[in-house]
Amino acid sequence: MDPLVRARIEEMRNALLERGTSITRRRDKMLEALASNARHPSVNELHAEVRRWYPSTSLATIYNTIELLKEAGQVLELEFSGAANRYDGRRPASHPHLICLECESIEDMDGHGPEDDHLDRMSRSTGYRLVRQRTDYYGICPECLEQTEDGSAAAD
Amino acid sequence: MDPLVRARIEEMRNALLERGTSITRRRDKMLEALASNARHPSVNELHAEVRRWYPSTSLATIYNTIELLKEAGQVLELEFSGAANRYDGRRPASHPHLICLECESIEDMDGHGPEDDHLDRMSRSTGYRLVRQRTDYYGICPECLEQTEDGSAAAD
DNA sequence: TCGCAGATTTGGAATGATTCCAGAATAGGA
DNA sequence: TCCTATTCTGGAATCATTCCAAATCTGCGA
Repeated sequence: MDPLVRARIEEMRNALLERGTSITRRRDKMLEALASNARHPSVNELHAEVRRWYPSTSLATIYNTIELLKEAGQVLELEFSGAANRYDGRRPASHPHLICLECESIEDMDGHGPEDDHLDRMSRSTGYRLVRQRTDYYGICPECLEQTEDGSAAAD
Repeated sequence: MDPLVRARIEEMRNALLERGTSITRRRDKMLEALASNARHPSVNELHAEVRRWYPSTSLATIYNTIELLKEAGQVLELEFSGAANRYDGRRPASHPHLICLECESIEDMDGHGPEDDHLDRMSRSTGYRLVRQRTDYYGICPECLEQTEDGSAAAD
C-alpha cells in the first residue's frame, strides 16, 4: 500500500481515538476506502467497498462513520442537492475541485488550498467567524469532451 | 419600486421571451420575488410569495419556472444537500457568498465576481470546458455571534 | 468461562426536497 | 366563440439522508 495512504489512515485513526471513538473493523475499512480512493466516493460507493469485507454492513453505519469523521475534521463533504454527497478523505481541508457535469467525476485542483490565514483575514473583513470555504469549478472534463467528438458544441 | 429591481425584472422577462417562453402572471410575480428579495429565497419562500397573489399556485409551478430561468441563465442556484436550495435572481452570474451555519442566512460578497475571463483562463489550464464556479464561505454571521453573547466559543 | 454495561450495528420506517405525470385550466389566434 | 398548445395543479413517485428500537458485539470483572 502507498505509504502516503497508510500515513493518512494513521492520521484518521489517531484523530478518532483522540476523541474517544474506537476503531471497529468496519470503520477501519472505511478509513482505508476513503484514504485510497481519489475519486471522491459517495456514501454508496463506500458502502459497497466496506461490504466487500463485511457484507452485513448497513448504510446507516457508513453515514454514522462519516458523521464521526466530519466531527473530527477528517473528511471534506461536498454537498449536492440532486445527487448524493461526495467525500474527500485524502485532503480534508477546504480546497478547490473540478466537477464534470457530464460524468460526475470530481478532481482535486492544484496543490494549495486557501492559505491557512485566508479564512482569518476574510473573517476580519466580513465580521463573520468563518470556518470553511468551498470553491468548485463546473464544466465538462477532457474525457467527456473527447467523446463528444465535436470540439465546440454538444448536441442536446 | 427600486429602478434597479425593475430593470432586473425587465432583463429576466426579455431573456425568457427570447427563448420563446411566455410570461404568465405567476411567472411574472416570481420574477418580481426573485429580483426584489436579496436574501436568496428557497423554493418554499418563493411559493409563499407568489401565493399571496395567486393562492392556487402549486409548488410544481415554482420548480418549473426555476428550471426555465436556469436554462436562460437568469438565476443562480445554490445547492445544499441537507436543506432546500437557495436562489439568487439578482446576480445570476457566479459570485461568492457568505453563509451562516447558524441562521442559514446567505449574503452576497464583494462587488466583483470572478472576472469574465477567469473561467476561460482556468479552462485553458485544466483542459475542462468550465461553465461556472461556486465559491462560498461558511461560518457564523455577526448577528448570530452577538446573540451567543460569548465572543470566543459557543456552547454545545 | 460467564455475564454485564456500554458502544456499535442493523434494517426498516420516517423525513423532506425534488421530479414526474395525467388531467384540468388557461390563453391567444382564427 | 371555438381550437389548440401551453401552462398549471395536485398528488404520487423517487431518492438521499436521518431516525430509532432492537439485536449484536466488545472488553472487563467476577
